[in-house]
Amino acid sequence: MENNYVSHLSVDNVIFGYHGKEIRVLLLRLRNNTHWMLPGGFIKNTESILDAAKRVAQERTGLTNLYLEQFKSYGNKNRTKDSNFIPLDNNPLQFDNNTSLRINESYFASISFYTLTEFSKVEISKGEFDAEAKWFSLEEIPTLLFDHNQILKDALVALRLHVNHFPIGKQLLEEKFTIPEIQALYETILGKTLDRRNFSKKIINSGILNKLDEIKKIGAHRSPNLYNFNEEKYLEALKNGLILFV
Amino acid sequence: MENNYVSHLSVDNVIFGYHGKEIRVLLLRLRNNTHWMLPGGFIKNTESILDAAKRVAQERTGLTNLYLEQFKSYGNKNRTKDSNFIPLDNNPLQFDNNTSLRINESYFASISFYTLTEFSKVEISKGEFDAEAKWFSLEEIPTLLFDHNQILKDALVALRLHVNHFPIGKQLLEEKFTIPEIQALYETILGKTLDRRNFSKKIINSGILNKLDEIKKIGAHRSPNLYNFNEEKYLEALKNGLILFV
DNA sequence: CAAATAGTGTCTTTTAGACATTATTAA
DNA sequence: TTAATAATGTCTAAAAGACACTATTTG
Repeated sequence: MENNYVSHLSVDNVIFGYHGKEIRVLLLRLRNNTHWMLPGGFIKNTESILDAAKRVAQERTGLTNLYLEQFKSYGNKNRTKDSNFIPLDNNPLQFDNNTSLRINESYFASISFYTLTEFSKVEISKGEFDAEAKWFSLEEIPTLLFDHNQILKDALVALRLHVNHFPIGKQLLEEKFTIPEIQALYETILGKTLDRRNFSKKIINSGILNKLDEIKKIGAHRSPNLYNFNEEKYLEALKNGLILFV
Repeated sequence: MENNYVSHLSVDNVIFGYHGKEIRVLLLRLRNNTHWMLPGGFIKNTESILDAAKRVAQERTGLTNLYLEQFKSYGNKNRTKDSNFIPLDNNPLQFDNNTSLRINESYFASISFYTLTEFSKVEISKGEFDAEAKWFSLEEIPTLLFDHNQILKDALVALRLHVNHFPIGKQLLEEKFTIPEIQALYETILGKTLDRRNFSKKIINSGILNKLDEIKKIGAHRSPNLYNFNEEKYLEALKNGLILFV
């Protein structure tokens, strides 16, 4: 065993955050660097790829309990060569004593994951070697290091494809939520508006919601009814698929 | 550069073959081994992952021009430990002079691809270290080495998901084909029968076919009309998706 | 009562799905 | 003429999509 990490291999996480009617992406800026990047890291040779992705998310962003979904791997000779990348003197990517600045290895493959979380409810905490961690809206994504812009683009496609096939919301909405709230979630992710009446019909007919005997006070407006997810139906839809919007 | 191949990393190809009304998978048996495996190999540190997958397919099966689709990566400490695997004395997986029996490395990640081809029209030729290369029907898949049964299972799910979203046939049918032929293709891949009349309507309404002024002689039966793909519409459907069957 | 938002029903169009008869070919 | 296969149209049910009015809340 040469060291504790698997060489030539990393995981990168595209962490999408949802709140209000906005979707954002969590990016990091390494110390001394002007350019931003996806939170990524190496794989220990004792853990699975998925475990590595979870650990890396935790170490670099503080986020836990993410439902990471693998979508693609990237690899070619020069993908981690980038003149904008400024390595730190003291090996910023050194995660243990046996590991040197791995990113200078001649070949680097990244196994990439995406996830979707509620960004106002989670507290991000930058990792040891990061100068900054920040949520960016999709419109303000800067030029990222390496091929991370491409990875992010592919992740968004994968996310939207996923939403067309499976229910979402459990990790994104409050325990109890209103129909307008879950509609806003779908609209935000899909990037388009949906008819209120038709949305209602569909989501209610799908059976994944329980109508509660409660309303939510929203100020000087009619109070909307509260719903929660029908656990059983929701899990079933996760397994077998649920097509709400084509 | 330590050697010509990227350590800890391999590609595995799930090569589905279609012919008649059957779908098969191309498996290899390494010399001295009783168990079968997916055709896989290592990545040169000068090539992209996709290029590696193509080259590996060519070297180990003789197949070229495959449209390989990446679907998942697999990695954890013990995935290439398998008591059924019998390494050859003379390093069967040694692809060049600088590479040793890489599969004994402590950690191995596989980036997996699937493809679909016409198995009666392609000639397979086993690689240097393989005792046998053979098409297996899905019902007769034996216990494979490592986690290859799982990879194969996931590949089939990915393939069927793909077929639900995009047109297929260009690499699988003759240049000119009949409606019953393309229907058999869809039925085989989806693993279910489809109503002839409804299939006709859908595929023709989709616009991806050109009706030719020719028929195909099929013996003592009514001769079916021939069609080919409308290049433009087919490409557009590849880009934007085409949902024929949910 | 004004302003904001929630809730809901109907109509039309489109799509999906079930289903049976006629046409062609060659032995 | 028979056996095999191709081609095709109609009806019904379900789903998608467009669309507008009423209800509630608080200032």
